[in-house]
Amino acid sequence: MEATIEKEICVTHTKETCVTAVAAVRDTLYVLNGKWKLPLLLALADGPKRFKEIQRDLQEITPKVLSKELKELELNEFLERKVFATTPVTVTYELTPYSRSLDKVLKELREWGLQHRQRIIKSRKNKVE
Amino acid sequence: MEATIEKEICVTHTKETCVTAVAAVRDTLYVLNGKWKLPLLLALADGPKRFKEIQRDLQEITPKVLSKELKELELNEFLERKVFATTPVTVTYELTPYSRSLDKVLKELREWGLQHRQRIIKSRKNKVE
DNA sequence: GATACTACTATCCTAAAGGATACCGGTATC
DNA sequence: GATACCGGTATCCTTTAGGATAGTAGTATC
Repeated sequence: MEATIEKEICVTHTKETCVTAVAAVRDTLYVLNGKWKLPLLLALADGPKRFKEIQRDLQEITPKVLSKELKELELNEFLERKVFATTPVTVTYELTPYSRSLDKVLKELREWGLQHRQRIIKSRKNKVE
Repeated sequence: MEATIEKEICVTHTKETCVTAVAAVRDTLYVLNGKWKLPLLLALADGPKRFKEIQRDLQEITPKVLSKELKELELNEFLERKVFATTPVTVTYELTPYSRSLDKVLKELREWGLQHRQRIIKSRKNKVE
């Protein structure tokens, strides 16, 4: 073990950078966390949608939770809420270009996750045999 | 917006691959989730440690929670529990080589997190001014 | 005038994560 | 014989995420 995780994640070994690094990782985890963040980002990936429209797409989400999740995503600048003065008023939610900055992270998360699942399934098999 | 998140994360646009991709991302998030997973991995990064030793390093963790987290990390094959027949018995926890496969993921998470924090701080400043 | 749709908010409830505290069997030390 | 250390487990409690259900203001439709 030459390049330890600590080396990787903390870059240098001072306590301060370590704390910062852990906080940064946690920030990212936090932003993506919760049951609905990912499905919500995906639901909006094919263009702007209205509140009820999203609710119908995600089927099981309650309006309270949807409202909260949308607000969080908006605070993180992943989406923009637009109000149109139609009658009745129309509200749409639309992904920002910045939301695409997650692509690289999501790709890594997906690949590691796929690989990990395979590995764990394999290990369990070996133990049973 | 040419390469949407959907394209990035789902690779193809069929519903099945999308569901799999979301599940894979969520698997990874789940593995790293919780208050203590990261600090624990870091604590073990400089070599094997004993139960009480880890508890002292992390200071605020209770034995119950530490025990649970260690078991989860072991199930995910990030660490190995070794029992030595000394008197009294000695138990050590040690990172596996496989735990290093997280390095790349953690690096992405850290970098995105750092960048995001800067961005959000900046936006808030602009709004106040 | 009754019903329905939109974009939500409000209130209550449940389950799970995590913390506080106490304890356990075994050994070693004073 | 009392106290302390190790590696935990057991029990209770609090906080938080999220769900269930109901309701609201404004408009449109029958």
